[in-house]
Amino acid sequence: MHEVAQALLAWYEQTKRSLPWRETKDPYRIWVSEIMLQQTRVETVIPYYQRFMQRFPDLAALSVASQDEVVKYWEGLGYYSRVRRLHDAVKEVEAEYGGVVPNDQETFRSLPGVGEYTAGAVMSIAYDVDAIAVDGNVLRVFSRLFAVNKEITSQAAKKQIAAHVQDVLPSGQAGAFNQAIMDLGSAVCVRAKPRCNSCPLTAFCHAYAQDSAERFPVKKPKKMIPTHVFYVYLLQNENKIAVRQRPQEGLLAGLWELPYTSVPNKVENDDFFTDSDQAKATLEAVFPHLNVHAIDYSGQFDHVFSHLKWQMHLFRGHVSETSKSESLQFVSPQERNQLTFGTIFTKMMKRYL
DNA sequence: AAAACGGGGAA
DNA sequence: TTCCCAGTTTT
Repeated sequence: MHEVAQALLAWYEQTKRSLPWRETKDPYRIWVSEIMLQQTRVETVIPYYQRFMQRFPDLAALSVASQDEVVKYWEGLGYYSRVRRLHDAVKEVEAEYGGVVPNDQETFRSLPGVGEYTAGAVMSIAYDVDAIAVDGNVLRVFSRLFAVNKEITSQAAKKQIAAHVQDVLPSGQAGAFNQAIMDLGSAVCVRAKPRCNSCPLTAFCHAYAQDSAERFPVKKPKKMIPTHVFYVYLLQNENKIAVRQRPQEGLLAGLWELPYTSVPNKVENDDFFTDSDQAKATLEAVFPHLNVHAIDYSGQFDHVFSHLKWQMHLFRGHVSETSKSESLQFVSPQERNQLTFGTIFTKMMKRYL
């Protein structure tokens, strides 16, 4: 066994965290955990994972559930395409593989939402397949271990690191090895101020030898993201509020939202955003079937995505309908609770309803 | 190779 | 504020 693997596994044996998905060898449960953990922190995932497993304890239970309900159990986790693909993939396993998660890397990799990383992780952890699983943690740890100077998102860097991981991987213990690197990356070999004094790998670490762990991984400068400004409306009619469903494609696909309208890019001053007359005029233009009694400015809500920013100015008011609309519908509190909203809208409703 | 895709916790 | 996290898919 490679000396790095030996040191890592010894450290892992002593310090490994107890996590819900480490209590099982069930490929389904490990698979779900890996999907939830994509771009999401362990601490955030745990409560979602518990609830999800309580409701969908096995692959069969998830495969027969409605997509709406499955997405509801994902509300607030983000990256909703993850759960739709997982749902599709699980149904495919039921139909094509008799409900048994394939134990072959290539076959499993072909399922929706299963990329190179997830395939390696699930196969190694659930079935002890000798597969590497290179995620953000592994990239960081190994970029330091071998002082990789290439820009970390480049294909060349990933290829080089994958080769190193493959070289170090202990046969028969890939699952423990892969999880050990993740634990090391999240607890010791962290992005800023890595705790090298408590690292089991300093003897082998090229970055540590140069006292330059924080220089790795090498990243390129980031670019600005655009800001979109909107008026949002919390409109009440009797005890109901106006909501609408987003398109099935694109950002927050298929989720529900409060109606909102675009604010022109060029405005003279910030007061424009809080101007009830402007907002009311825009509302009546976009929804001519609404009789708007009055609306009041109720504050600014910002939401940052990875690639764009929303600046939303909320207006609350009472309206009545002169006719039905296709795009807009009024729902009771009970109906509203069944729907899945993006987090920014949930925050608005939580504050004012 | 770059962009799209959510949300939140840490520094 | 900024960063980026147990990534995948599409462009």
